[in-house]
Amino acid sequence: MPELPEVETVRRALMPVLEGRRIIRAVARRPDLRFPLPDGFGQRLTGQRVLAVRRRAKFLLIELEDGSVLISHLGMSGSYRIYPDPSPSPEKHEHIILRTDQDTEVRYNDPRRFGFMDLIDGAALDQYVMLKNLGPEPLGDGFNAEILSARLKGRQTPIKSALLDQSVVAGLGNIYVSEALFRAGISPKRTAASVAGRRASRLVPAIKSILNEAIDAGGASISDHRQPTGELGYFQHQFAVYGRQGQACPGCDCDLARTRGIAKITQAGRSTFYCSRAQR
DNA sequence: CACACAACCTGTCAGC
DNA sequence: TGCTGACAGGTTGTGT
Repeated sequence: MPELPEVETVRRALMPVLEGRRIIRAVARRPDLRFPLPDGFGQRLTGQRVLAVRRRAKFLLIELEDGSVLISHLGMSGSYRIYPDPSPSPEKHEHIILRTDQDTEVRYNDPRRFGFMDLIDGAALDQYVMLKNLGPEPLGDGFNAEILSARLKGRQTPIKSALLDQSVVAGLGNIYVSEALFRAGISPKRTAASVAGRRASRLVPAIKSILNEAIDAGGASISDHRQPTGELGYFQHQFAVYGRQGQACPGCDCDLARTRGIAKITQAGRSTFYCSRAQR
């Protein structure tokens, strides 16, 4: 689930629960996620007031009153749940529990443990290894056709792979790359270099609109993923190509008896979905 | 430098 | 019903 729209949905759900609140107890129920948790993780969080819940690309940044920042990445299977008091006993994969001074619990659940958390000095945030090479925020003013073109120029990798590269643009994942390329009418097989220029000016608004619509829908709930409030995200119902191999793409007059409809291919080890007729 | 691929770990689902 | 293998939203590290 967690690409930019899903992380943004999480941020918006956590904001009213955490901002301005004090963490009265923080517990790590295991010593590691993808990486070991920092020393004294629970103690360093306990007693601190949360100043803000921010997002950079797919990273949640929870700013604390002592100037440190809790960095949280959801990996493939991470999710947050909010429990009002009294909260039930923790489930198997609820690894991190934050209890606030309103007796609300915020729990991080991550079966695969590809996600991670870290606690660092806010002054060092820009140099943090996982953040320092990120490209522009796709929804920011700094992301436009000129910027994207410059980053695609000369690259022979397929545009699909280039858009997954977080140093090109930060926040897209496997689902929204396929969706954005479909909306822009661009083949995922095309080289990144060949998209620089005119095609990039079609791609940028496609990326922005897809992401905005997904955020408005509360993200996409793939399989068992939910918003922290427990609600399902609805954007999955609006996928044009992702997971729809063999079907006709929206607005396409393909005769499925004669064509194979939406194709599923593998690029750089990841699934790509596209329509060879609507995308060139 | 640019790119492809394996690895990290667990759950789910299709097929037998 | 149970087993096996393939596959899944991401990112890093290694090898070519």
